[in-house]
Amino acid sequence: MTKKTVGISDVAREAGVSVGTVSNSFNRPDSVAPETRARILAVVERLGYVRSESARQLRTGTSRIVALLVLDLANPFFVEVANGAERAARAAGLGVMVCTSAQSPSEEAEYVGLFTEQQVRGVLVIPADPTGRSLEPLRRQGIPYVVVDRLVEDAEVCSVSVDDVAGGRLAVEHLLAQGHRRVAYISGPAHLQQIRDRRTGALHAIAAAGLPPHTLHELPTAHMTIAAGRDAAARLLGLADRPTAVFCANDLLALGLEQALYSAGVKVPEEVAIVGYDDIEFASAVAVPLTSVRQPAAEMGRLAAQMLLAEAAGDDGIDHEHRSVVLQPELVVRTSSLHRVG
Amino acid sequence: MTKKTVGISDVAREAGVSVGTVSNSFNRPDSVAPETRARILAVVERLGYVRSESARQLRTGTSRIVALLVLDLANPFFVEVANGAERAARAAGLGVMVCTSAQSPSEEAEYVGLFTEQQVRGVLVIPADPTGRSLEPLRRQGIPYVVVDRLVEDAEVCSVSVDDVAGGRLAVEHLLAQGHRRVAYISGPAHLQQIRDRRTGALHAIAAAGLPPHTLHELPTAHMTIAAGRDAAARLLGLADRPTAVFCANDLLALGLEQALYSAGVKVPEEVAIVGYDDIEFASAVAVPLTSVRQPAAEMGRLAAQMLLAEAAGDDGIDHEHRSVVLQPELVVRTSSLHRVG
DNA sequence: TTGAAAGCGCTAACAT
DNA sequence: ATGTTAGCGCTTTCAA
Repeated sequence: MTKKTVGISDVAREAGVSVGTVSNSFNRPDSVAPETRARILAVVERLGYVRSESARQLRTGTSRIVALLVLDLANPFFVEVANGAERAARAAGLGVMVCTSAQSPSEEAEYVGLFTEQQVRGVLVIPADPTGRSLEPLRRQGIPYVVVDRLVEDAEVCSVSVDDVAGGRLAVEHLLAQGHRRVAYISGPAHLQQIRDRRTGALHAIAAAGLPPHTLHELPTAHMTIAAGRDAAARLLGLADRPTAVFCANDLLALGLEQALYSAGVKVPEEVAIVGYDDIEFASAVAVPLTSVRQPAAEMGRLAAQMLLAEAAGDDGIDHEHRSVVLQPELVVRTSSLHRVG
Repeated sequence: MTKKTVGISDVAREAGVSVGTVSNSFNRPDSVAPETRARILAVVERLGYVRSESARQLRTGTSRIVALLVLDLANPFFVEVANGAERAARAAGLGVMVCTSAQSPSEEAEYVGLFTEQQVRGVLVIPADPTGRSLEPLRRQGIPYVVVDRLVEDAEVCSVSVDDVAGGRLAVEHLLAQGHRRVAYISGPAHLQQIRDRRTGALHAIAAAGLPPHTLHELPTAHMTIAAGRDAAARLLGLADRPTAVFCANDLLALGLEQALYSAGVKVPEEVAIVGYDDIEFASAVAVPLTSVRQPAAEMGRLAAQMLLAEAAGDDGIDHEHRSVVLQPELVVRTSSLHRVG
């Protein structure tokens, strides 16, 4: 237990070769004679030798892990993004470090500090800081990063996002097609681009239908959680000219809303129709399954990881062309919005 | 951009001191004169110097990150465990690497290999491999680890778990107290200790009530997911002497069950009462909120992290006494089981 | 195909 | 309080 850790030189000595040969047998197997290699591997096995990643990294200057910084693992949407990214990274032989910023710019900055010290191979980040300032250190250190779930026009950065304007339009178009003429938008923090874009999309749909903007009644929330959805339900029910349909900025809100309406004896979709956003698994697992705007979350994670790896592969990031990929959302219609009105 | 990375010697030169002093100003601030330190820090700032963690680690032999290997982030229960662990580790200034084994022993083994190469400070693991063999390399490398959510009798390892026998008993006691005399147990893979323990607890409750063992009718599932819960519902409804109450091995199953029953027009809790397990947030967010056995998930993660850090602190793990902490579950009664029968 | 040797950037022991 | 210096374990020329 207290035995000194076995290093490459121990293996070399036992196998009767030089350390360089041992190293080669790992990193350039072709350049070492098969029987030599076999002998070395046997010794490795016998001694239980494990490469020191820190030594390799110090020598080569780059680590074998990529970091993924998400806002909140409590939202299954981000879990799905993480899964997609993790699979892609592991397929490339890299480890993934999943971290949570809890939507806090300071936490984000702290993690970015950690990542630079670790000299991670790259970072996938769903930004918590709208200014993007907390990502500066990455650029300074030359650590490639890809922004996920947010469109970045900046030509210096790759990003993968989903067209939220289209998503908002899809949701409200559907509601209007069902005959609704008063639609609530249970939104979230206004500083989130996603929230603004979805509203924009909603308004587009309304304009396209020749309806006035005030057809949409926004009910902002601070947190986009189930609890916030319940709160919003109370506000909705207190409204004078109560909307007959609700577009929620995510499924957590929608789930909270649906539950509160049920408790209040308000029928979904007969009295109030609901459309959520993200299409998390739980959205389809409730008594009245939720219509939702599906985002290709896993695909987004996968793509982001691939773009990151491509960028990291280019030495010094030279000749790398930054791209912004925008994926399209899709409306998944279920019971919660299936009721014609008017 | 292509500028050579700035190292500690650059800082030393610019500040007109030696590298040792720069190092000290970071690691033993008290041993360097305040004004010297200030000057150094200014240079650090100006040059944008970032410590190389790999160099530190190579020198000191230990990294500043702990790994957390869970079965599946898609289950909010594990997310909660992860959150508790992450908070505790970060409070101690350590980074956390969250990874998913997808219940696969081979994935688990692969990650363990990664962790040994990284020489992480320690590992928190919810084991996927019931034999525990895939954790062997950790022991060989002297990397401390704590087993989470599974009781390990082995005196060589710390573990934090929840008393599943008590949980099963709690659930079924409650159901029996409501008057139920035919109870189904929608379980999971029999190789999971948790599944067996919860059944044992259920049978204890039944025996204590003076009822025969066949009062409990087990419906096994392969995956413990929402979809599996729906499937189980179909089997339940096909049963000759249909149980009036169901104990589910987790909330995902319970949610799927409840939805399928609703679709089939079977009233919960009037016709079938349901008790779930884990008390994930979604359990309380459905129309008919789920009674569930609450596990102190975050607490488990927090405790495990603390035990890990304690073990890692003891040099060479010498004089460290391994402990197995068993936490107690708690029944949270909600609507899904609130109906007296018989 | 293999060996010898020079560092990668840092910490810590020791010297001043 | 500060400077000097020897490695940590590995990869990678360069020679043989």
